[in-house]
Amino acid sequence: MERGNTKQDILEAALDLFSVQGFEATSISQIAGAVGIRKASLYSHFESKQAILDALVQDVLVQYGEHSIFARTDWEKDAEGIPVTPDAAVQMIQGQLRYIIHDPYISRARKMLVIEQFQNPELAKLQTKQNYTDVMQYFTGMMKRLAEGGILTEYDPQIMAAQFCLPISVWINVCDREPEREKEVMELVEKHIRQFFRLYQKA
Amino acid sequence: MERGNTKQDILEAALDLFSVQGFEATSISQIAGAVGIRKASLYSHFESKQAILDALVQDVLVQYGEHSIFARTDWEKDAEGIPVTPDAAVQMIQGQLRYIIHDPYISRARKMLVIEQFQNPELAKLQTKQNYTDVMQYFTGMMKRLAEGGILTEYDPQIMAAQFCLPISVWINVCDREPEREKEVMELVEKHIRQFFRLYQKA
DNA sequence: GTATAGCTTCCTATCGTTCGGTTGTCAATA
DNA sequence: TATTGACAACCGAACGATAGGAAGCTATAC
Repeated sequence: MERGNTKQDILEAALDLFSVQGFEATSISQIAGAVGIRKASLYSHFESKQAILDALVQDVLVQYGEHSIFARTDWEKDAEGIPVTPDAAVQMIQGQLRYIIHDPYISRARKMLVIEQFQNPELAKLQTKQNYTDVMQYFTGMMKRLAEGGILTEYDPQIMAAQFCLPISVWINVCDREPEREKEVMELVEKHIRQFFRLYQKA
Repeated sequence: MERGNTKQDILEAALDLFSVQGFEATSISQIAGAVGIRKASLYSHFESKQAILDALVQDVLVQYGEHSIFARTDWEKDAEGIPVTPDAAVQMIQGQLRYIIHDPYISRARKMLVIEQFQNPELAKLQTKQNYTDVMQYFTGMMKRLAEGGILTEYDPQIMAAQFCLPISVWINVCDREPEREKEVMELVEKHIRQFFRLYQKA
């Protein structure tokens, strides 16, 4: 037989299915089928269906903490990473956007959280943290530094961050639902960033 | 016995359950139980579980078309409705927000669409139309008029609309997940609108 | 030779759905 | 006015299918 990564395969298959159908609508036979084993064999690796979801959520949490720039970046220490021109900002955001939209793990995890967010207060908090709180913190820090550096005018940095990143957040959702709109969205993102810089530029 | 609105009761109970658990996770016994009848009696009113969802989606569509200001308002004809001062804008948006967040029908319909959006391309389109396209159109029109009227500086009105309404859109989702954050969100909305007007105000 | 990870088989609960039958209401008929 | 029949709403019981899961067997690998 020679497997050895079956447990990981199960998690990947489960994420794949949960992110489209949701947890309840997905059967363990389906998951087992996707992995290539019988459903009873699944119980060699997980003690229940719920345990698969729990492991998945745990995994999302760990992966997120380790890899998301929003959870990691500290602008105080990484000042030279800040985009100080509109061109740099467009490049940086569009790059991150393409990654966030297309990375199979990130995009599936995001969709799963969207579907399951009302099931469980814990999932709701996680969803808010990943897609709102941390992102807002990240960009609030960036806006603060841009204002301190004299690049942008000093307004409330939290509101600046909201106006900068929350439209992009909605556009990600649009792409998740209708991938064919990605090009249109990317153009809007560019226009948005340039207009944002022009607006907040020091007079 | 004296009923007569059972069909409507079923739709309401179904929306109530679908908006939290989703379609697949909700059983017809549950729906019947919430209405106060046996599950077999449900089939006197709907021929299948799917038919309940279909009727619900149809109902959402109709209700939306009839009552949503985003689907109805034409700024060309209703020019005096436009908020021309920050105070008026704050008042208008906060009022609409409170309504959209708390109306039991609207909020449940919104949550159901969020949960089911990846199941069905039709639902995805409906979700995008209601919560993105129509809203953007509404505010793009408003921005155009505000620029024509000399209230705001002439920038790309579509981008202005995005920067104005899409953050609010995200804040609605935050309130859906964590209702206790409503007050915080309302304050952010006010700050956001005032800052937006200050920024785009004609110099 | 003991784990490990797969298998087959089987269990029970519940799913959506159908069926046959029992009410209560109401309009038409006698 | 009294009787009838159609009809809609509801019910209990049961359907086949499938769900999540348990038990025990087998083959491979260290």
